[in-house]
Amino acid sequence: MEKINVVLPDGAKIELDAGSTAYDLAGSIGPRLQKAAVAAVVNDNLVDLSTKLNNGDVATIVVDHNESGVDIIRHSTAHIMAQAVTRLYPGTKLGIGPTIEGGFYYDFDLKRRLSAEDFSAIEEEMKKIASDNYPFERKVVTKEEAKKIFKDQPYKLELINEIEDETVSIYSQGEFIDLCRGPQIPSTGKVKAFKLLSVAGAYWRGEETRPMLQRIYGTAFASKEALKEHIETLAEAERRDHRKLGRELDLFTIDDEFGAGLPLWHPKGAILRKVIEDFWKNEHIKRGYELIATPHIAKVDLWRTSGHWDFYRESMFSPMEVEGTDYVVKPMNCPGHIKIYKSHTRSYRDLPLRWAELGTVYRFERSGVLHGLLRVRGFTQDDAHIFCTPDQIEGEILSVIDLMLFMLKKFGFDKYDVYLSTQPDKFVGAQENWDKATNALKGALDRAGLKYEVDPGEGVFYGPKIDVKIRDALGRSWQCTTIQVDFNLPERFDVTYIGPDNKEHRPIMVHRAILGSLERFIGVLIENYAGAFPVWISPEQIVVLPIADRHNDYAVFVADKLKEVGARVRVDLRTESVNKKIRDAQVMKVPYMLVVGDKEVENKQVAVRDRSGDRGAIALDAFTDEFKVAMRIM
RNA sequence: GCCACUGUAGCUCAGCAGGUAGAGCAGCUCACUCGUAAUGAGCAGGCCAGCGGUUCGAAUCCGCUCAGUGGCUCCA
Repeated sequence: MEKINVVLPDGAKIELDAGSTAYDLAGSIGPRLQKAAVAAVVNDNLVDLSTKLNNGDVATIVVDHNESGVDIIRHSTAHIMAQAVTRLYPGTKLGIGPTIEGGFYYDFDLKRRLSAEDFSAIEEEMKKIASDNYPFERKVVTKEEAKKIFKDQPYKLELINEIEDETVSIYSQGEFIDLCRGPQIPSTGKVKAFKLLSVAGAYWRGEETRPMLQRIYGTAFASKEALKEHIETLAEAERRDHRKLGRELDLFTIDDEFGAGLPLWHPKGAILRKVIEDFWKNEHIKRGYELIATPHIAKVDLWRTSGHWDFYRESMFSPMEVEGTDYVVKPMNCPGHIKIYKSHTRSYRDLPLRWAELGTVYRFERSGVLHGLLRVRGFTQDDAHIFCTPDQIEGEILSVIDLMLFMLKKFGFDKYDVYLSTQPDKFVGAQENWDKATNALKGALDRAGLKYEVDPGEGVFYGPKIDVKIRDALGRSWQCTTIQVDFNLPERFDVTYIGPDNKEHRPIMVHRAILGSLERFIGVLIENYAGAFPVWISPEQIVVLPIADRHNDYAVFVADKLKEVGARVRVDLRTESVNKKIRDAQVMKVPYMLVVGDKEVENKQVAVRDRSGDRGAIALDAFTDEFKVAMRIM
């Protein structure tokens, strides 16, 4: 029999019978590998295990427990779900069914309004399909053939028409056929652990003008254990929901009558803001920023000049008329900063100017997008604008990145995804400046040693930008930091500086927000820490708990002493049991409880209970010192 | 804005198929003065999101509005 040689990723060669498949290759390496195999990479192409190998091919087996293997399982599970839905509800029109981070979805167009109550029936059908163990069979057909196959599937026909190749691949399992690039797992029986999660509307192809389909989200894993773990993570995310914790910890409310998307900060939430604001302001001043302040409303003409009235109006609140002149609530802080810049003639010697403001802006967000603190209509940006020369951009960006890394680290975030968005098709400003700015952004990212992903053409019309999404304790990512170069506003407002040549030059403006907005950042912070903030951030840092009334005076004395070193401390003077007071402080996630009774009064001690539990009595002075150290973590 | 679902006391939720509202926690009062996650008893608290309709009668059925939830689109 004729033989072929296949090269493994480590360079080793394996001899196989001619006509062997990737599946055979896995088997020849070992039965366990063959069992875990879901697909293969042959000469850098991800393919089915049924793919026939040729002499000299470089092949890697993709197994079910690594990321790309799980992805393939999820993709196949999406197909199985589509098959189940089609069986249960004949006439269903199929949209698309891709994998996403953590799972998959499939879009359907059907008469029945799907609800979570339908999930068990769909899951049962899926289990049946899995146990019938249909092989996934790949076929390459011409587009004409495909159109015949999918003649009753208008969405598939649309996709086929847009495919540029002459042929398309289709996959079938049992009676079900779907248009698909592949690869797929060998057979439906490989799917062992899946769960349908939610159902939602989604526009066909994500376009508002197209029909709305019904999307079922689900997830799948290689093993039941991994699925269980993932479901635990989802439950943990629910427990950490900042909307729930915000209420429980008495931080903020969003009141129906007051207005949607307009959070009201309670005393504990407001002190949390103050801690962040103070830290933020101090750090900015240290780093050469100056603080400025601008009002919440301005004449509508200002926004005509800035261009927002033309391009951003749908996000702005309607104007209000004052003595015959229209004013609007600001959706951005930039024009105010520019006006301050223009209050003097500026010299090149003044640049760079770094002006920071915790500026509260209001944007009209469509009702359906509001979400707790993460998406609101009134929010405080930790904004700053840097006016500089083109040559200064790279250095300025670098210092912004440095500040960002510093601040995020202080707040406990050390994982982020960085995106560089480059020049879009429609843009303003000189090509030369775009190139210069884009290179400056790249240069700064490289010098900061940050890995980043380029989003080609995704920049704003007025300049390239860097976006940073932070990852929280559960691995979810949130857009916070944004650094945007702007060639547009300096032009529109005719912003200039006098250069060494005694001529007017156009400065470049950098918009940047590190935390993004206080609201969103606090929302993320709450979820990241599950409400159990580090000492320096905690709204209440210490609660003193007298055991009986006769200890009240000493408890107040302890609290006063701690206030002297800047502690946010409260005395629980209620006539409740110690257990009750401890429980209440614990529920509020207060980092330190100091229990004081006869012994402590006598010895000038406090019995410390922190998040690790009861630590016994120590001298008040010793605790004060410890507290000061804990505060220094910031 | 779009699709689906939801809206009962401050919070978490009962209230089945229409007959005029209930629990726990929180709050208040009283007693207890307590050593590391809820002391006990009592009291008070709701135009059942709002408006309109069907009905002898609506928290319950229908419509609209508002708000929330999960997504889509859009974004800090």
